[in-house]
Amino acid sequence: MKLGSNPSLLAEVAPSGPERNMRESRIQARNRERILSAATGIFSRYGFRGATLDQIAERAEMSKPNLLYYFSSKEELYLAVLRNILEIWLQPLKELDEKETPEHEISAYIDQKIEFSRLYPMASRVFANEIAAGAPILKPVLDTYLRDVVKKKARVIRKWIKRGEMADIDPYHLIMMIWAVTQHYADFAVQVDAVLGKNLDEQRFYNQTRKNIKKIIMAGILK
Amino acid sequence: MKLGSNPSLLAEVAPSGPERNMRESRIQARNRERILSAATGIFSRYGFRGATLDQIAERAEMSKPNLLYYFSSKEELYLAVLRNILEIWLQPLKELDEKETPEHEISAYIDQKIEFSRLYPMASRVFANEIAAGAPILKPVLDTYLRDVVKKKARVIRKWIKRGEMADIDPYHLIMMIWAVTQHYADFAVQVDAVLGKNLDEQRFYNQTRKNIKKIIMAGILK
DNA sequence: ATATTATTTTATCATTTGGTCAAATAACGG
DNA sequence: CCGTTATTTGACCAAATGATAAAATAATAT
Repeated sequence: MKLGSNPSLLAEVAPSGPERNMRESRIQARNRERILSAATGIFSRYGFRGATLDQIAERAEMSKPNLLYYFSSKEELYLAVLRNILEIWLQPLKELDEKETPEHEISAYIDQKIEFSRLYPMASRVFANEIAAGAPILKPVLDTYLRDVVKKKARVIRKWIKRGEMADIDPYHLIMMIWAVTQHYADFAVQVDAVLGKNLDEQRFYNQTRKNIKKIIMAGILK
Repeated sequence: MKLGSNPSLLAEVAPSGPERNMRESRIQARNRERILSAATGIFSRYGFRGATLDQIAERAEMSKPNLLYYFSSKEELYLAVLRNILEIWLQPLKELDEKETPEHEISAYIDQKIEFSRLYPMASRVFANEIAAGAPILKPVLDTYLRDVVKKKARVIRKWIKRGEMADIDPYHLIMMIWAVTQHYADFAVQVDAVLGKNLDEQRFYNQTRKNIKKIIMAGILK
């Protein structure tokens, strides 16, 4: 699933943009994309309140009024940025399949989560920032949608445990541990880099990280 | 070690406050404490740029100029808040002792880290926020001090591995995994709460969390 | 009590910031 | 090419924000 293109949550929360009668023109698509990308970068560093439209406009290489022509307020822009993130953030979890082995499924899940951190570190930090700020926008979605998805998948994990295919671990804590660890490499990239002098952009480090995370977690959960 | 009182890092970066000739008066101590506490709360939600002095002053129940009487700029206040955090954040790691068993030491380390998340969730988020913003203030300290402490402790872990007392895991990734997981419960408290309806303030949940984290990690690293 | 020093508050300022407007410029369909 | 619609911009605004100054109030020491 690619960042930037999904129907998804929050659809009701806010409309998408300058409701054109017809579909998006080439120029529009290009500019909206540029703005969203710039906005993700700025929001990821400064959060919603700390980010300024001037900064975003400059990064998108256009004037502020022009930016506001595409997204009619800072909040709408923030929503547009947020809209994509939760869904692709959550997608891999939805794929946990009880018919496969926990080994295979959890390993694949870790792979996908860390891949997300590598591909979209800024999106990851926007998400983290929104949560740290008390999730003013996402709260309703977390309380319902996220909650339900996790509950469903916790059931899958419990099934594996009952079948004796893995150790008796609280499914929720397992899921959150995986979130925590994989997210860490995006959100704390600067710290990781300071300590190790490396980041996920480097193939070698990426693979080593992936392996080590899996090594520890898999050893901890398998029988 | 208590939050709010240490000599520590960043000492050079900025002076402490209205350099009085004598020591802090009662009134001063009380107000500085109130301000720091309020500031930690606001910074933790909105980051440095997103926080406003008006908000902080209101939360500290005093006028903005009065606040500025104690901390002469927003940046100085931020520094004062940050000053305490890194040291107490890092302290537990320093205590890893190669003469003890990895079992005991790593278990104790996890305990202390999660205790920190429980006691100082806001401080934890200020720290996370600073890192996510690219660590504009802490970067120099991370690059030197943090790096060195971790390097030293990685050596301890490697010694345990060589002695055959634990599994062959990359020490750095192990340390970061513990950081990630324990930090998660502070930084993503809202998300955890949405999914589980619980937070670390609840004794039962706190203990259950502690146990599960340790269960997974310890199983993953012991031979 | 009084002089001195600390603390607090009431204006007030210069910038920054989110957002509007109207005019200018570019695309585009015919 | 021309009229029409989209896109872009410069000028501007009101509110918010970090910070200052000066005056007022409280502590404190002698």
